[in-house]
Amino acid sequence: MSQMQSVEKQLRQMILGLEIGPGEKLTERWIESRFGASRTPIRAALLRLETEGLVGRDGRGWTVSPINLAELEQIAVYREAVEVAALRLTCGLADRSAVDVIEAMLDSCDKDTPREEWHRVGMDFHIELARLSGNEFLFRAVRDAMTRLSRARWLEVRDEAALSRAWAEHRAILASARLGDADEAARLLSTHIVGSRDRLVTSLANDRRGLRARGFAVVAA
Amino acid sequence: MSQMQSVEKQLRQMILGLEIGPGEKLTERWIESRFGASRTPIRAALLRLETEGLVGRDGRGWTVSPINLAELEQIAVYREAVEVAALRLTCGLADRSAVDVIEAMLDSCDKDTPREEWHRVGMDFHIELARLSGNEFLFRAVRDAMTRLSRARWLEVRDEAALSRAWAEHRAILASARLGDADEAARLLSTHIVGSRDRLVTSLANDRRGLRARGFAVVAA
DNA sequence: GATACCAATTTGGGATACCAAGATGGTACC
DNA sequence: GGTACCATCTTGGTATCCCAAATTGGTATC
Repeated sequence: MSQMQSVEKQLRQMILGLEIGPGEKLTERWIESRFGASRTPIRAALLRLETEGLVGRDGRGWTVSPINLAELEQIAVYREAVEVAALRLTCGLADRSAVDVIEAMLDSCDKDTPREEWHRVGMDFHIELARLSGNEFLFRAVRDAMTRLSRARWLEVRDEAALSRAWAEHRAILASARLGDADEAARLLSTHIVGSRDRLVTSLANDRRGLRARGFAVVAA
Repeated sequence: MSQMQSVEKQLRQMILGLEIGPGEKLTERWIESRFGASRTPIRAALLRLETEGLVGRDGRGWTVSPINLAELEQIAVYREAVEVAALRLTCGLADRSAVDVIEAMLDSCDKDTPREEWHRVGMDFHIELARLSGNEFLFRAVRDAMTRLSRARWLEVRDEAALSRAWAEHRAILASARLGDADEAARLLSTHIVGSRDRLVTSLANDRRGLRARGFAVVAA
């Protein structure tokens, strides 16, 4: 693996894992000393992460993108459009047996499963569901949107009830998809995404003060 | 403007303008001598263009992305999802007077207008329409999709009748949007996109031999 | 104590040198 | 003539150096 890929991967992991907080300043020199790579691959990695929306330009200089509540709302609308489109395509497929693989992903989480795993599977559900459509652009759109949502979802305060509710909604979506009932599956998915968005934004807005205290930039617009 | 932006802009223009043909190999050294910039900004520009899908990696080395018929079909499905979503948002706005600005864009083309201008306005119609939704992600999705379609649309053989038909469809979409009739506007837009896709892919598939003879890589999958 | 100003440092943008791996082309041998 | 092999060149990957601009910190002045 090239240095660029290595730096990109590690930096993305640190940002998504909140080891580097939203809103934090980054300098190429700091990354250089931190990862032991020279600035050339570092700059390449930053350019890639910029297109993912994980880092941004702050005048001259780099900043880890803050959590942006308005952006989260917009992403939800975007997700709804592309995920529903992908799901409708999947419902129209002759062979929809691949939904069983996704169902198995959901099954792999139980009460002993660590929170990180729930978080990952919760995102992969949507990503893999989109992949089934066979449309590369819809798939990438969903994957990129989930990447942008990742940190916010991790910061969301979620109780056991909220998680089991989400899982129930996931299963209901798969059930309709398995039957090829596109309208019902689309309706359930839309409801799920809108509900998730409302809970997410509400949760973050409530915790905004606490999150800022932890050094995490959370902006309203 | 930084060297990187300058190189990126010029390179994009050359690729979209088919001065560098689809499928052509690019070397960083050639670009270096061609634009008089060093490899550092050139690499940055290539990385950006890669995310736009205009250039790609060919093992070790860079290639101008070929025209990919299967990809064009997938983009049309993607476009339909995001453009319809954006249009529905716009129809729900209280103030939809901005559609008049787009109508004026259409009006600016007449029989004396050069083909380049028709091409540009035909794309900007969709991009600006998406911008009206106010959703940054839907807007960017449409803009990026149109960028990827740009070269193929330019190569498409279009007669006067096809253009006036497209313009009529554009006007009909705007008329429904102005009335706030989301369902009708969405239906018209879907039909327009699907029809455009069919004509585009058919045209390119028919001309594939000729295009290849001009050095343009056109791949089926 | 506030402020205007200057020097030193830091930072990203760019240029260049070097390297390893792959492509190329020629040559010797069959 | 064909093929296997080796020297050479090319190319992207990386490290490093230089530069201009911006930030910073201190200081002199009011």
